[in-house]
Amino acid sequence: MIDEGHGRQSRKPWRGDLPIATIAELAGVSPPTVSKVLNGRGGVGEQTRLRVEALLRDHGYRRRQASGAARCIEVVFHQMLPSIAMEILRGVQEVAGARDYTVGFSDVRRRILAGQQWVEPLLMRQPAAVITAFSLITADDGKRFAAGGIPLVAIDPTSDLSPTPAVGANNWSGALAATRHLLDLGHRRIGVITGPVNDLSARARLDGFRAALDYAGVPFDETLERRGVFSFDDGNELGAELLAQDAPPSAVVCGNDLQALGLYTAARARGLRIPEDLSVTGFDDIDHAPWLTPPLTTVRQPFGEIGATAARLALALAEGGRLAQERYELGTTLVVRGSTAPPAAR
Amino acid sequence: MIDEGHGRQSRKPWRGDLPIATIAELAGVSPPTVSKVLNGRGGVGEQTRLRVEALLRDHGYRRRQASGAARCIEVVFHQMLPSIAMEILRGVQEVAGARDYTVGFSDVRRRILAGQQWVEPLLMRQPAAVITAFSLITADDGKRFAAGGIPLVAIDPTSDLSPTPAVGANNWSGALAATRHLLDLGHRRIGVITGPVNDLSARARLDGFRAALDYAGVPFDETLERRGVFSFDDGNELGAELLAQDAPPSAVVCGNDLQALGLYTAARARGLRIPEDLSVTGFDDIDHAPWLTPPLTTVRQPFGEIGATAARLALALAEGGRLAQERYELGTTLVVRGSTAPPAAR
DNA sequence: CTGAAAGCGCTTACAG
DNA sequence: CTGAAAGCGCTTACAG
Repeated sequence: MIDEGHGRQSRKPWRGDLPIATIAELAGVSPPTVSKVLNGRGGVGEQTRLRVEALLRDHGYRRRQASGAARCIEVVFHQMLPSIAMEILRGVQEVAGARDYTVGFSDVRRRILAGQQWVEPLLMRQPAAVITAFSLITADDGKRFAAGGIPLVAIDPTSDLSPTPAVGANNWSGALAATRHLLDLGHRRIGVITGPVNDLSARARLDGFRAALDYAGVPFDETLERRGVFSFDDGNELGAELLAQDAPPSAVVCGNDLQALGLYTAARARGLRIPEDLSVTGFDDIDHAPWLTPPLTTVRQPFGEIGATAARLALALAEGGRLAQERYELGTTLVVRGSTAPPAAR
Repeated sequence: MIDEGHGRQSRKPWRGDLPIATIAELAGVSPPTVSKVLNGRGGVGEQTRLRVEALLRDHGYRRRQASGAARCIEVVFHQMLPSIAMEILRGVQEVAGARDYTVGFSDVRRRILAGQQWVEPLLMRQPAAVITAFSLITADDGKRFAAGGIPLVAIDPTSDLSPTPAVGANNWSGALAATRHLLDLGHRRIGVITGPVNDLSARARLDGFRAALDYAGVPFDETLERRGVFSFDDGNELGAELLAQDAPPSAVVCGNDLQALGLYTAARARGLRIPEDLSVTGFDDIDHAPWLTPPLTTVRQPFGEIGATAARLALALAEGGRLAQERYELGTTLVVRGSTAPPAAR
């Protein structure tokens, strides 16, 4: 996987996956003719040129790099949960490595906190493409990349910045599935802790939650909704609020796994057992989720696949291609573990 | 379209500012010899190699990648916990980024599982230096890097491969501190779950644990030791064994946080409360440690600083420097949280 | 426009 | 360890 295409022992001295002599044979012309096409020289008939160009492209011959441009895709993070960032990076690397691109990593949190530029230094390094895995991109940033001629792909952007291709997970269906799972178990008083609802993803999850209740004919009780910022403290503090109510929920849908972790703590502080007294669902499926006590029922985001998809788009753009669509949404999966169970009989 | 913009410029087909035939003449050797040096192959005398290398450098031959020599440090992982890998990467990036180097990432687990080469593809990309963050490096691998002229720095290598500079944490003192903390709380029956003891780090931790007992005059009970492989299952299964004994330990020192996580599960399965009935310490301080219920008392490895140090060494080597020492050991810190308490009165 | 032939720079296989 | 010779992939110069 990673880097395949490198497995061969001896490096082939040609640029594509076939020598030009073979390309020539396939095109029914002589090697010199292919050479002329490859180097943009004149003296080749229009039909011949088109035929040869198609073959060259099919066999991995790309326009030669502008001098100084690196065969590198840079992935930019901003304060992302390390385990998630890593999974994304891995997905990017799988795709990029196979095509002989290096994957660059940087975290711009400090730069941004310090009020520094983060776009310029990136453009200066002349990567083949940039993937951002955080939400703070402004339309202005997008323009800078465009001006620098460097393709940009955004993973899970906060807002809808039309010109930048985006990759994310289907948050709405994920939250719908988690909520349905709780409804199926028999829960009727279901709380929800959301992320910042002007985030696209947080909003989509909240909407999925509400839709599930609607479909099931369960009225939505506003006193069971709390808004946080996708943090552990949300789960702990807002969770404690929910549990302290006169009619507390028997289950809570959390906006992400970190909030669920916080809710574990809040529940324990009240002497509630999970899942016997309280069912909890998360969102993300961070790597430790199966190892929590109890293991967390959550909605898996396919971060590796998200990274891989972003890399495919980025490479396509870097090599002069166009995209079929501007927004790619990958499926989420409900992973049922030990933190959900039927509500206690009352 | 392919290769546009190169038609007019008559590009010389060689990489430096003189063809290798001329370099050969200047060095008083034959072209094949220069070719061998250029490609890091064997079969060239030491004197000859040095003379040719100097000439190549003088005439603009950067190992491969003529233009824009890859200002890139590549970090190679192998099945490392994502959150740890990310912290290391961040440390590397901080140092490398400040010097305008890109940080490349790759994970060679699948390659190795598939029995493929992982060194060659890396050498092919000609990074300025390589940092390995896993243990499987053989002396042979080290030689390959040396032959390719690419500096190599190892993070936490399993074995003592003398020629490769290594960076790690002080595992012995860390385990000593954790064990002392439990002794200070009043524990006397302290169990231990170790990693594979032919790992340098696992062995050092076990030794630190034993040293603390010795200093405190507490005899070491072999029935309280279990050996695992640094996994969650170790903590769960070996932990269950320990707890099932007639005289179970009142505290357990785990070889890493993952094992501690497993032990949480094993304790819960027996109805034991942490820390009331059982104290647990981990090692690493993974990012979720403060968010577990209860928050985990553990020994923090300064992964960010380890990465940063490795990057400093790598850059020093890449720029032709020499190192003052071959092995760098950074300090660990005991972080006391909620999983340790005095033993229950009996 | 096209390609046989010659040429170029580098690498490989092998004999010394 | 070393290099003469053969080879390889591509390009160039030129004849048709």
